Amino acid sequence: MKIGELAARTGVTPRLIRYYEQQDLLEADRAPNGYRTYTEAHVERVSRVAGLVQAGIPTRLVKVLLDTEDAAARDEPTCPREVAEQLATELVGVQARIDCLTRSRDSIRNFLTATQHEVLLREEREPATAV
Amino acid sequence: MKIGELAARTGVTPRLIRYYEQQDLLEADRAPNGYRTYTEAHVERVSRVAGLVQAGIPTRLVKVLLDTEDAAARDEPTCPREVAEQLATELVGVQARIDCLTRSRDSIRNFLTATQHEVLLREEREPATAV
DNA sequence: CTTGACATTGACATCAGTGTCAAACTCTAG
DNA sequence: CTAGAGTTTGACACTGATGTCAATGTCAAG
Repeated sequence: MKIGELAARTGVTPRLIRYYEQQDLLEADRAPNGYRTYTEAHVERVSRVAGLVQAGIPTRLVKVLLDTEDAAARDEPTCPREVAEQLATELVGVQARIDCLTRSRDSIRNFLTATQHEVLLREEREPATAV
Repeated sequence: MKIGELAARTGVTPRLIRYYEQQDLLEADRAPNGYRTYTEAHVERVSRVAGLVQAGIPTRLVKVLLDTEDAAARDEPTCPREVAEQLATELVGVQARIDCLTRSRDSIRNFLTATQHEVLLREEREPATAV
């Protein structure tokens, strides 16, 4: 598929897809005419990248994270102690973010519940309730 | 306490503390000499703000989130349907971030485990292992 | 009183993430 | 062949979060 379709399916603008590629977070084959071509796998990849970036992970780190996943997926035990330590450090940061966000999430939930708006909480699971 | 001490205790630079105040995420009393003065409560507050901002929540939203918590803490049922809906929407976004980060966290953990570096995972719980 | 550490405000600078626009190319449909 | 939609690269611009610097004020210690 071409970039337009990928954009449509991921909700990420073509502009950003190219940007992510430029940041080495993505690779794309080229059709003979020069157009970027993508596979199904890219849909997942792009969503993932966008999600992490949105979650405040700088692209530099996103790369490390995804590279880690890729390596794991390919069963590569390529992991010098040094890299492992860096990952462990990142892990702490990621966990801190999760904790912080989790607290906020719970606050919102509690608040909504306390103000008799539990109804709205259903939208969490069922995305499209006639928006 | 003054801004320098607050900065030291939260690990957030004075520059940013002032910035957050400017963004209405913080309030500070002023000493007769004009210096900002803070209480213990501010330590928590600043850490929280910094954490959320770091987690990719724009300051504008951080304000909404913390205001919500404050309102809840003071038992104010000030919650017009409209606001509740906005919160519910934010909730979805926050949850998405949590999910995305959680996946990355698990990936890192699994990878470290798979490469015999479980040892490093302890650092998650015991922060200071002689850094 | 002087010095040095810390505060204040405000301006300027930087970096990352995005939007937007332009000029040129490709392809499909009519 | 032509028109229109989608693509390419590249440039410029903006916003948000931060760093840094400058000029000035406050205060505690010597």
